Parts: sequence; structure tokens; C-alpha cells
Amino acid sequence: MIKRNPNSTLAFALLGLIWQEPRSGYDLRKFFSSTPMISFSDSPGAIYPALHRLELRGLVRGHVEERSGLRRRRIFQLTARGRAEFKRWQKQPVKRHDVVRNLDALMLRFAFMDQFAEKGAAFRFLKGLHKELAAYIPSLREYLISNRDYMPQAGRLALESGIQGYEAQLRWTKAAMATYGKTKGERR
Amino acid sequence: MIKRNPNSTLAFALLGLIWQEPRSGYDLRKFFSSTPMISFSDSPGAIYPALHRLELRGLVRGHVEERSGLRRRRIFQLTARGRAEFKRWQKQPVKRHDVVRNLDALMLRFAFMDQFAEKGAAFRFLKGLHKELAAYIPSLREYLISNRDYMPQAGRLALESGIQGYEAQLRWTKAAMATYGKTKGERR
DNA sequence: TAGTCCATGTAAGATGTTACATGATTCA
DNA sequence: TGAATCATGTAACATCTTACATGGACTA
Repeated sequence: MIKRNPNSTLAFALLGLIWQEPRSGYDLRKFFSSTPMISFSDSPGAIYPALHRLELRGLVRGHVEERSGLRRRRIFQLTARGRAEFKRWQKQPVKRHDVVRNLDALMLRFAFMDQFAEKGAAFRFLKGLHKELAAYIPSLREYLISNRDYMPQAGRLALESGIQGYEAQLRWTKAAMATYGKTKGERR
Repeated sequence: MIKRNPNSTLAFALLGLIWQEPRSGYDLRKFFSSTPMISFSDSPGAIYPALHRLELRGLVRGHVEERSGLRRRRIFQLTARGRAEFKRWQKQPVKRHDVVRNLDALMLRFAFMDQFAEKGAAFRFLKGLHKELAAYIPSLREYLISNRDYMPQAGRLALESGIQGYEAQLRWTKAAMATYGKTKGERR
């Protein structure tokens, strides 16, 4: 029977890394702890159960590596199902909800975009992200203007921090689109 | 017996809002869904259980509002323990771990800073945040420089997005410190 | 009377955190 | 021999998500 649970952000991070090259749980933990993907937990209590779930769902397959010395490692690879599921995740349209609640997951999706998604997916993703940011930022600005006088100073500043963060993201999005436009001769 | 569980980010958001003024679960849900705090879930399945936990732990107290018509509301107030717990949370030092894994919670802490924390806490918070950002950003830059050539293009771009987000946060932090310096005559 | 808003709640289920446990190998 | 590193795992616990349930009052 097919499990109908949506995979977590961690699950997709694992799938993406394993697709890049087969890796063990330990490899993945080390990757998280020693690269900017440090924003993911490298705790064994998160990673090993997540890998087992992926295996149960048929998205990865692990096999024990034979080697002398050292404790045996289980190396995981993506299955065809795993690759399909990852692609499905990558090509979902960018929703406001993602921008508001889950920007990190969105950027994770993008990070693997030109390795595993179809041609043009990265550019489409950026266009969608641009659209949602360009719609969301003014609504935050309007809230600030209307409520300035009723908000405590720190609250006001905190909101400005959020707005400026989204504005930086918007600038990045434009620059990234230009990159793809140039590199791939993509047109709107 | 005293419960030793750390409260969640949502729990502290609820405590801060209830401290501002007594509110019902419904008030809190509406606040989340209609302001930039939309980044919190307004789902009843998150909010009502969280309020019950806070009450169990003695951090809030709810009482049923008497009124004709409409269904009764339970209005919550902070207890002395709730206020103490919130202050304790606010004055924790800024750690790199917070910057890397939980920047949103950090900004929530700041958002209530000049209402409920002691004088000078906001400025100290900003100094700590500045220090951690100024230390973390170069380590991301160095990773990018060392690994540029081995990273896929989208991965590189995603990392740049993260760096630029942190840089925007750093600029904001400096500007906010200047605000407090001016307003309060605070000195380093 | 049907729909919408006010208002609070629970149930099932998955995921994540922290802490603990274990065992092999290498190196000082 | 003790410490560090490689390597995988489990247990307890809390929290969150989604979906469902309920019921009063207002209004078109």
C-alpha cells in the first residue's frame, strides 16, 4: 500500500544529497554539520529514522558496504520512485504560503534545481518566487504604515527587519533570473 | 511538580501577545491570520492545546467572560510565573545556534523587547546579534570561495541568497543599534 | 433556511528533540 | 590504555498538522 504522507523538508534534503551521490547516514550527518546546510539538524535521532522512513516508502534503498575494519556502513541510493518524488516536489508552483511560512524549504528546492529538474524549471521557479515576493512585500509595508503608531518600537523594528529580508530575497531573485537568462538563452 | 519542558516559539508568541493585553484563543488566532505574524499557524489544533499547556504550567490563567449572546470566550492573562518565564527567555544571550537554526525566534524575542524586558536589554540583544552575524557571515563566504567550483550553479546561487539574507540582517542590526543609541543615550 | 462568523475543542498521526546505548578502530 | 572518531541505532517525550466536531448568533 502506498503511504500518503507528505515528506518533510529534512526528507527532501536527504533525497537531494543522496541523489547527488550515494551516501550513508553518517555521511549525511557530517555534511549537515560541516557545510552551510548546518541549518539542518545532524542529530542521529533525526537522520536515521528519516532514512528508515524513506526506505519504507520505497524512495531510497540501502545496502551494507563490505570492507575490512571499521563498522559496516549502510549506503543509500535513490530508487526510481525516489527520483520521481523528488522531481514532483521540485516542480510544485511557488505559493504565498511557502514564502510566508517556509522560505527555507523553497530555497532548498532551488538549490538542487539545475541538477535534477527539467530544463527551464529553475527559471520558472524564480519567476514564481518573484511574483509572490512582489505581491507580499507591499502588504507588509502597508501594515507597517497603517499600524506604525500603535506598535511598540521594537515591534516596528522587527517588522522592518522582516521586510528588508524579503527585499533582499527579491533582489537576489532578480539577479538569479538574469543569470539564467544569460546562461541559457531562456526567454520569458 | 515543576514541568521542565522548554516552551516552543509558538508558546512565547502567545505569552507576549497575552502580556500586551488579555486575549482569548480566538483573538490570538485572528491576530496571527491578519498581521505579519501570519508566519505562525492560526490553526485551532495548534493554539488551543498550546494555551492549555501554558495554563497547566501556571504561566497563564484563563477565565470565562460573562456576556449575553454569543458563545462564551476564555480570556487568558499572564501569571507572575508567566511574566518571569518570558523575561528569562528574553534575556538569554544570542548564540550562533539561534542565528543558524532559529532566526525567526530571535526576532520574535526582539519584537517584545522594549515592552517587557529591562532597560538596555534591546541594545544588549542587538550587540549580541551583531557579534554572531559578523562571525557567521565570513564563514559562509569562505565556504563559497573554497567550494565554488565543485558546487552546481543553483547550489551556489542558493548559498548566495542565504549570505545576502544574513547581510541584510546585519545592516538592519546596525541601524537598529543606532536608533537605540540615539533614543536612549545608551553607550557601549 | 442557508451561509457566515464567533468560539472552542479533540483525534490521529508524523516528525523532531534530547539523551542514552553500543561497538569497532585508530592513534598517542 | 584511554580518547577520539567512525557508525548506527532506540526510547521517551513534546509538538505540530490536518481533519473533524459542535454550537450559538446574525443576516440575507
